[in-house]
Amino acid sequence: MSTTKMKTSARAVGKTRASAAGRARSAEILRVAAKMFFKHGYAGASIDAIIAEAGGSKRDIYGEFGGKEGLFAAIVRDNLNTALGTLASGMDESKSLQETLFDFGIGLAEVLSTPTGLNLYRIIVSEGVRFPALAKLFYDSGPGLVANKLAEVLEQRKRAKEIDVADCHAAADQFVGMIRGNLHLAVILRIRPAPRPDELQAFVSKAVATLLHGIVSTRKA
Amino acid sequence: MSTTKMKTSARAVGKTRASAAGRARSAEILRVAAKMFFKHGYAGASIDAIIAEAGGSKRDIYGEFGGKEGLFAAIVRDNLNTALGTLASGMDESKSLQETLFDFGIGLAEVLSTPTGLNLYRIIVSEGVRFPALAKLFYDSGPGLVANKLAEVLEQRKRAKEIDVADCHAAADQFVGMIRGNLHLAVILRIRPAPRPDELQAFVSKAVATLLHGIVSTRKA
DNA sequence: CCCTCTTGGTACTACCCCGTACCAGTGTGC
DNA sequence: GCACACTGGTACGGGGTAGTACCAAGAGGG
Repeated sequence: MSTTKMKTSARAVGKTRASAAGRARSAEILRVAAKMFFKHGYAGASIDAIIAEAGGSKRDIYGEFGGKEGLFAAIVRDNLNTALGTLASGMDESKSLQETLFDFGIGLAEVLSTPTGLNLYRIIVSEGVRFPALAKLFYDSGPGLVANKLAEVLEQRKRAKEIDVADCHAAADQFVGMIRGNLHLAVILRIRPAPRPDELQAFVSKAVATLLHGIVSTRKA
Repeated sequence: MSTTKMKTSARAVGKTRASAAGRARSAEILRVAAKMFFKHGYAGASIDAIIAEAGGSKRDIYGEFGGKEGLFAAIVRDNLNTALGTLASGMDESKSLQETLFDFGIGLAEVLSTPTGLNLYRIIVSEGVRFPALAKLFYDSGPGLVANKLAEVLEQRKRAKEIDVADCHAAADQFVGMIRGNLHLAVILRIRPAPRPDELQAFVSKAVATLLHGIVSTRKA
């Protein structure tokens, strides 16, 4: 792509915006609409209220996103990308398994504690049934992908005889489940505030210890 | 108050129902309303639609439950009680720790896989922010209580030197998290069907193994 | 200077919903 | 046979929403 512009014919269809002002407007709509959808839910959010706060006209929404459903889908995809972006840091082969798990768990727990992560989880659980494609996208590129990546790491360590477990994928799911446990649920339900960094580190550290050694044997190293 | 009856003047206020037909009507309203709320969400469920299917008049709802919010609260409490009822089976002291954990995990996983459990979880995550009292009730008598009971069991076993872990409550949360992990999320999102009994048993069995011995050491017993 | 295209803003249509009020039919105690 | 409370059903008022249509103002090229 020499230029960032799309085909000019696309404008005739009214699907995309070309002008800089149009792109800025779209971004503002996405920002305000996300706030509304996350705060009031899909049914409770109102197109009129979104436009009243974001400025512009309803045509900006219906031309760019096709309607309320399209706007909702765009918001889910957008926030999913921002959440996954902060999680993208790769695996370091040189680190010990304990360190690797700790870093992995911290990254996951941080994303889950983010306002974006919390809101996304809430809205997907709420509306996933009515938007199966979005639910699958969320799962496959979120919790499912994370577990798959962790399972690969565990497989490597298993081949290196560092660990001895039959089902690495189950173990990965177990670790993800420990991180997204009652603490996460309590934060989701606003029963307690999001954990401080030191709380998070202690929490993840305990999860790593249990995953590695369990609660029966005395810690070895 | 010598008898268990409430003041007869209560009927004048229109708060309670006395007749058998009234109680049957209330039960039917609860049943249909639960279906509607679970299917369409709080905002999407309509009082008119509920009455159209349950029969009777809107006055039956406004007299008995006070309004839409009261009806919703009644439904959450009702379904929470049914879900907890199936979970109430007590701890058996004579069983081994492994057996105890397995039974515990199976009970929890079964409740979570129930339509009632799935719907309740979904609706509480959706609407918990708007109904803080219900969210707290759900957490305290559901996931929170379960974790507390399990933590007590672990404390006993710790005093008996069966296990060696610093934070029993964290370990209980970890186990609950493993049970309510990606599998549960996938079922919630309708990405996969509820697990069959044999799948559930294998799943819980692996979680018990990891909790007890971790993935590093070779299984000992 | 004029014309056209874009865009912000508003009006409108056709619904839907909560909560209350009213009306007609029914069964029961007397 | 009768008065009465109860109940099912319907109508209404006030408000709100999604989506479409329309209008007026401004920008920019010729």
